[in-house]
Amino acid sequence: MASRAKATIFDIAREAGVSKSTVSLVLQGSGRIRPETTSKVRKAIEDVGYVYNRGAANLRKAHSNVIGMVINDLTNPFFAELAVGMERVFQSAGIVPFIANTAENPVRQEEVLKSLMEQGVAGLIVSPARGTTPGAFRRIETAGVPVVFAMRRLPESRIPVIAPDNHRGAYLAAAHLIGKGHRRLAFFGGSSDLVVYHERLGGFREACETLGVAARDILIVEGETSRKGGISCLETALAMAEPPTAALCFNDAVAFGAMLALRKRGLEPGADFAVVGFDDVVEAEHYMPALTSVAVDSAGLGERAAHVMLKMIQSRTTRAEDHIGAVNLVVRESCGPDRRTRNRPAGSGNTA
Amino acid sequence: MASRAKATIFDIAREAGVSKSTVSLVLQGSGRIRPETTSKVRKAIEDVGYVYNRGAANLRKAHSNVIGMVINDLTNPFFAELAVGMERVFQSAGIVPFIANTAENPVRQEEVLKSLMEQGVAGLIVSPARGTTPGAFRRIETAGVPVVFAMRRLPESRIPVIAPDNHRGAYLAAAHLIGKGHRRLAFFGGSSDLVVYHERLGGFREACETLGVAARDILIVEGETSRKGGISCLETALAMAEPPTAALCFNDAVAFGAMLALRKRGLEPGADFAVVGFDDVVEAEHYMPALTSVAVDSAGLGERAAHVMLKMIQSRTTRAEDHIGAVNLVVRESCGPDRRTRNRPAGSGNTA
DNA sequence: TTGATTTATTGGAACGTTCCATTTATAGGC
DNA sequence: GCCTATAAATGGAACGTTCCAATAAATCAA
Repeated sequence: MASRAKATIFDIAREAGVSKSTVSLVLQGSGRIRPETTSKVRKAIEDVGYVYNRGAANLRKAHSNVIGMVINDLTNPFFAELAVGMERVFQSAGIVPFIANTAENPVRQEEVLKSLMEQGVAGLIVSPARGTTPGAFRRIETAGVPVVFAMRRLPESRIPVIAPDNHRGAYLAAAHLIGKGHRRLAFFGGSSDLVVYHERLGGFREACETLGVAARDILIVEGETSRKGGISCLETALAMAEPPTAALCFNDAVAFGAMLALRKRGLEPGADFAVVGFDDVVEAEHYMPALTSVAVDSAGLGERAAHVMLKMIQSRTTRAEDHIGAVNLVVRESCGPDRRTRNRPAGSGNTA
Repeated sequence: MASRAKATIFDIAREAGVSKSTVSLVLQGSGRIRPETTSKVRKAIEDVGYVYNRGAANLRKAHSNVIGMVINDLTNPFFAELAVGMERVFQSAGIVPFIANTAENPVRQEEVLKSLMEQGVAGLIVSPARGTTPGAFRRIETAGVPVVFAMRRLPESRIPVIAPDNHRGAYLAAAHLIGKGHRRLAFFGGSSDLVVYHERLGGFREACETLGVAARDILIVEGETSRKGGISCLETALAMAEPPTAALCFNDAVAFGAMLALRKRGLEPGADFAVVGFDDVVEAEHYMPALTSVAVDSAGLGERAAHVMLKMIQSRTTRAEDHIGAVNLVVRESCGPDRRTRNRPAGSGNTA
């Protein structure tokens, strides 16, 4: 069915009547080979159906051209965008990145990382899974393989990070809500084992503080970072004695969930309860009502991460500067003004 | 910064006071090694920070444990699901699949395939990019590397295919619309260079024919398989003299686009114009109105594809049976009955 | 022509593993 | 104790490439 054994450069050499070294040179595009010899070899390569054995080559060369991309949740379009951005720049550098999914599972991540290392990757771009232990990258660091974190970071790690300005994004979003007259605010979704969570929550808190929303008028509801999580966050919030009138959600998925739950209760997102998302996935624009969200340009961050990686490989270093990407609030229809502040006396304990 | 040179089994051997062969045996989990020797070696492995060089190993073993997964559009959650399904089964087989994205670009696909082959993959699961030339997989076939197509197929290729029953899915969907009283039907989106397109369109046509919708009451609008495509399809359709009252869309993205365009015109999807999607992505359920769609169980198909691949590798064959996955129509809210058939005399040319 | 230069080509030794054929150690039977 | 059978450990060759040093061929200056 298939050709007996895999063809090697020796087979090509025999076919073309040259030495293996010459074939190797042709394969590497060395200019020192006579054009006619080159084409003779090229033809032989075609004829024998040769496929280059990069494993064997790397044995000598000691630096491969493969880069691993480890992503915690491929089904989240947000991360898929990140991957696409990276691919764009690697492609133009003649590198094929291999993507692997960890499904937010640290054990799986360990396997994936190990496998990638064994494959001899030149570098690793990682969006670490939730619950990644601090030591998970020690081996890789001591092996001298450059790593950059994308979107997420690990607490106290020296690995460079490419991420959006979560603090500022959350600040902008919360300020927007407060500007619309809301005085009882909630933060929905996410959990405290994620550094991002603290960053976003921090921005939210800072906005509340500087813009005069008292700490006791803030409701924090942790939850899954999915639609389901958003639904249950909203349920919890509305069950309170004095429920919030607006929520900043950890990400868009949570926001969609919250809006869904509002509808189920006969409330209109935007008019009856303001919702802001985070990430600004494509879907946000097309939702009903269109979701106000913090845009982070994930594809751009992906590109950035790829560039940083390329530079690290080139200068054979394992260190690089962090890069915090700009964010901006995209205002759409999901957050109108607080109704209640108009219809009834300001809630007890409200300041302004 | 990092340890000088990469550690090899020789370093481990020296450290543990055994021979390289013994180390190799331990690495492969051979039972013929005395337990205490094993643990001595294990310790040395830890100490020197060894990382296994799979490339070198494959040089001798001649069959790797890596499988490539080539996907045409990672940003489509549908394909991401497929990937996730595959990963599930490969994981339990101790295999780490590498995913690569072709972004629907045949040239890129060529590069990706080449790179994967050079890496010495044991097998390839591919959802071919649109416009893939028939010869694109010849090299791979002659190299004897097993390939299976997932979701999409190439015209006249002997490569096994794992795909949903597109014909039946489209038939069911069209029949549903006709059952609701619609007599002027459209098929939105997709283009004829995709085999899937013909399958779905075929099912649609067959339903129309057997259930009494005349060919002249059918409108086919080709278009991009995205929201944008859906929007323009709807525009075209409503610009007709006698516009359709319902549409089966090539996929859910197109359906979302169509619904969006309806809203923009002040029409209510479902009530004023019926829309059915295809693929049943998670989003379909949460849309407003919830989208009636043909569920194809992409994760399940991914699992199936992975199993077939595993079996092919195991039995060192390059052939396998096709597998057509069951589909079912999930009825939600996006297609009410045809209003017009009630409010005005049956349109000219309508049969029943 | 001849020797010096440059340009093309080549053989051999590595790279880090596996696997086979041996050797060495351990245990068993008498 | 000795011989045999089994278990444990080992050295060497191979896998397909690259790279260096060396050779062979072509070009040039005199």
